[in-house]
Amino acid sequence: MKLEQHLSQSNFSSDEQRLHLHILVVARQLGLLARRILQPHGITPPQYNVLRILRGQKGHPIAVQSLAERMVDPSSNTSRIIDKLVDKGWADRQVCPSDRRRADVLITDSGLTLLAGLDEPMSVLFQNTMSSLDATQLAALNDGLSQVLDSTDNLIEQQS
Amino acid sequence: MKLEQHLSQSNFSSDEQRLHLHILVVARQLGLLARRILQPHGITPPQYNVLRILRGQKGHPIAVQSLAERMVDPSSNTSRIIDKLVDKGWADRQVCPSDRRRADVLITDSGLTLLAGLDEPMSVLFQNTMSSLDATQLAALNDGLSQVLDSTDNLIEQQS
DNA sequence: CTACATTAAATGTAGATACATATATTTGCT
DNA sequence: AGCAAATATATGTATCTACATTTAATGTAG
Repeated sequence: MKLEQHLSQSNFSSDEQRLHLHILVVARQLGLLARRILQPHGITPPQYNVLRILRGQKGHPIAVQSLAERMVDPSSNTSRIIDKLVDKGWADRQVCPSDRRRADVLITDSGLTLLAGLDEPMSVLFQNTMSSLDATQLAALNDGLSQVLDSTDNLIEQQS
Repeated sequence: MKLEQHLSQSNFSSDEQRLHLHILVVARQLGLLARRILQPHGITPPQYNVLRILRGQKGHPIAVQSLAERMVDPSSNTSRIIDKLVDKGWADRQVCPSDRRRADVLITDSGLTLLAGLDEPMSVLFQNTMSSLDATQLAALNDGLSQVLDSTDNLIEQQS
């Protein structure tokens, strides 16, 4: 189904606007599909995102702030997301000895087990959603979005 | 700044995963920039989305359900979004005479005035964020995302 | 060493979202 | 006509998000 049918709109004012909407609509669909995979396991996409970062630390603790910087959605609620992970036994949090303002966060074995079971379905999701694109298209999309990311970074920085 | 720097991650398991993340991160940035434009006017992105659909009706009333179908984010709370628009005088809602279950929604003059003032900054945003892309790239991105949209539609339909 | 600024994290709060349920109206079947 | 099913919207509720404020610990200047 094309973007035009999705939004029941026959034309857009520019290709730029069309791309803008394409990105938003596709992102929403990808999020929906990810949620459906994660939900039965009792984990939300931001929580999954944090757990994956923790696993990437390979045993090294990480501060809340560094976690926030690496998240897809660096909302200011990283503390509360960690609360949930700790409640469910997927992560451990303890005061950092060298700087007692900071909290060191680590993934637990239970969290690693959870992720191990999610790796395949999530990777299948990536493959399925992108299956119609050949290698050239994949590269072109990644390159183009990388340029857009640069532009948005400039605009965001410029304003703050 | 590249995706890798955004997420402080040096490599991804596949180009498909990289594209997935690219889409999510860029969508988040575009949403952030749009919110910054809209916020001073007291309107949120979903509210703006609804107002634009209402304007597109050119005076014809539209039912809540049809509105929901045309939104970028067709959440089940269209009623409450309309509440906000009505509260602020940007939209009118009245019971449809031919089917009293339905609610006819219309944009008000005040809503049209608001949109008129937002058209330019929003269109400038589209242009600015996409300025580094040439016409060929724009077309390639729109085509590629259209294919991804098809795939996600199939996956979503297949599950429900 | 004390006072003030800075930093890290947590918390308060209003508003928004997802999901389920309720209410009211219409449709279709007998 | 009468009654169950379907439909359109609204509401309840828990959770989540954005933004501001608070609390606690560290850094720094005098």
